[in-house]
Amino acid sequence: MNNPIRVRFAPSPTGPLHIGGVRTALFNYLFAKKNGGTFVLRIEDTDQNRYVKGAEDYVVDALNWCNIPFDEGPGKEGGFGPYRQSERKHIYKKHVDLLLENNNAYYAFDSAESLDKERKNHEERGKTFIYNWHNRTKGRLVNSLVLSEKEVQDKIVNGDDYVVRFLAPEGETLELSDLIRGQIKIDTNTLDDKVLFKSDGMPTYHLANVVDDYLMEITHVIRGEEWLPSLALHVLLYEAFGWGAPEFAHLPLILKPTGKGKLSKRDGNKLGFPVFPLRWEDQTTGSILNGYKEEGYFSGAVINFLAFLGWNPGTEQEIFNLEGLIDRFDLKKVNKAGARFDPDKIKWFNHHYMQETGVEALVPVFVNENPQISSIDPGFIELVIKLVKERATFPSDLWGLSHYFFKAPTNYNEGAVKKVWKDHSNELMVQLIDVLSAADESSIDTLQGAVKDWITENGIGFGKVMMPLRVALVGALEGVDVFDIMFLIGKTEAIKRIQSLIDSN
RNA sequence: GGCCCGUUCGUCUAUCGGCUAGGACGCAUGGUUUUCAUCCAUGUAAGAGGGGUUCGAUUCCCCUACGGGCUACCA
Repeated sequence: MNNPIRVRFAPSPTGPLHIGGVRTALFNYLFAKKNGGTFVLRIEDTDQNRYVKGAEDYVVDALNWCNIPFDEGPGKEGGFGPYRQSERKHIYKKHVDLLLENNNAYYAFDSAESLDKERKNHEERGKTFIYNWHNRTKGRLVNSLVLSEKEVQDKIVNGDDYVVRFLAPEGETLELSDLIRGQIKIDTNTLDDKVLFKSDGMPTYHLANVVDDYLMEITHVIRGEEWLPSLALHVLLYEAFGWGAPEFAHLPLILKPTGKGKLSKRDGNKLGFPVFPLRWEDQTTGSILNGYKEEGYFSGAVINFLAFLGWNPGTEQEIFNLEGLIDRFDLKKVNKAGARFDPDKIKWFNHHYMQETGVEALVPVFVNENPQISSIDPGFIELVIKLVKERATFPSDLWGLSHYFFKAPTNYNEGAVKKVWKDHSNELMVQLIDVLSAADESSIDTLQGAVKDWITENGIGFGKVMMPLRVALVGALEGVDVFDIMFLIGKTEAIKRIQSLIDSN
């Protein structure tokens, strides 16, 4: 029997989790659940400068809203904690020392400024500065590979800033393997000696990531494609520690709907669709960004849509709930190419999920969004929603589709009146009021029968009656079936509305 | 610039060498709705280009082009 599957989602709390992050979390979750494994949340907060308050809570809230909660993580101890990297500093220190002892890493004393200067210098000559075998011992750089042991010790004792860099091997060809991309060959001479340990005593992502994945017994690292370039480094680190590496799977990126590049946090407001799952209030600017939740999306629709960005089940079925996704999910079916985000498609999914949502569940949402109807009989509201629901993509569409059930039109669509109000209309509407007054409104059929009989018996023509009647009831040429409207609001209210239209013409 | 990954309708994608290249979104048209929307039907539209390999390439290989990512003491 193999080791139990363990995967992790490891966001950095530098702001609200965006939709690409949710997709990464989702694929991890699906893979874990599919294989009876454990889904771990780890907070990668090694960069103190970029730490944003509330971002960690946001991740947790977002995962919960999406119904893809983590099994283990901050606040859910599973024997592998702590789950915040800031609380694991001592662990990383210990491991860097190990690398230093084995000569897999070395101290570097170059200041950020001197390196910057070096980079600019190279750039001016059309070259790229890479801190590696090219130059690490050539004299311009200050590190423990060129300094004597005493000089190094003196500097450290003296309190000089230093970082620890990985000593990338020379002249090797690495054969990396990725579950989605297959074999990848890398020449180690193109690698640079990445900083593993920063001068502030914190590890960089690369070190912390590898150490934690190992200690947390992560079996599969499923992450975004932006990490593919550092895969070589990570594999080398596992080797340097003498550890077996986990399996890797690099997910294709989510691209902007139009234009160039990957979807970014700033695209949301600019392009008119949310890029966040939940509302986020920026503490420094005070600006508020709505998420999918606030915009009226169902989490099932968001998840369903996201699952199909870079993956498909190989059949023509597109509608899947979470269970269905878990059942069908397979990393082998994940695509390699980046996928453009399509706001129209996610709306289509939402329309579908809207239809699957029961009317009873929609009533409280509807009332909540429209306090002016809070005193109206829920039974009536339910009947209204039942009639208009199929036209709605979002719960918030409901009011625009049904307002005429709750209040008489206060003005009439000009074009509609022009199209519908003819010379004979006044007389017909007056007659219609008489017909309605005498009509039996105990059922929709009797009400409808009364009007239809009158029309056919007098050879009037349906359009001449129904069109102005609709304008009277709704205020425009739209809405559900005319008799459905009349029956629900009652003939007395209908007569009042017809009279109002007569009076205005 | 360097390194890496990728490339099928406008978009998301199916195709594990045999294709009249399938589905979905979008769009268009028609039907239903005596309105609008929904819904239904139909249509629209694709293998980046060039070389190989093969009886046969969308599928395998190479080159070019294009797209994307990375290139920080950020993750």
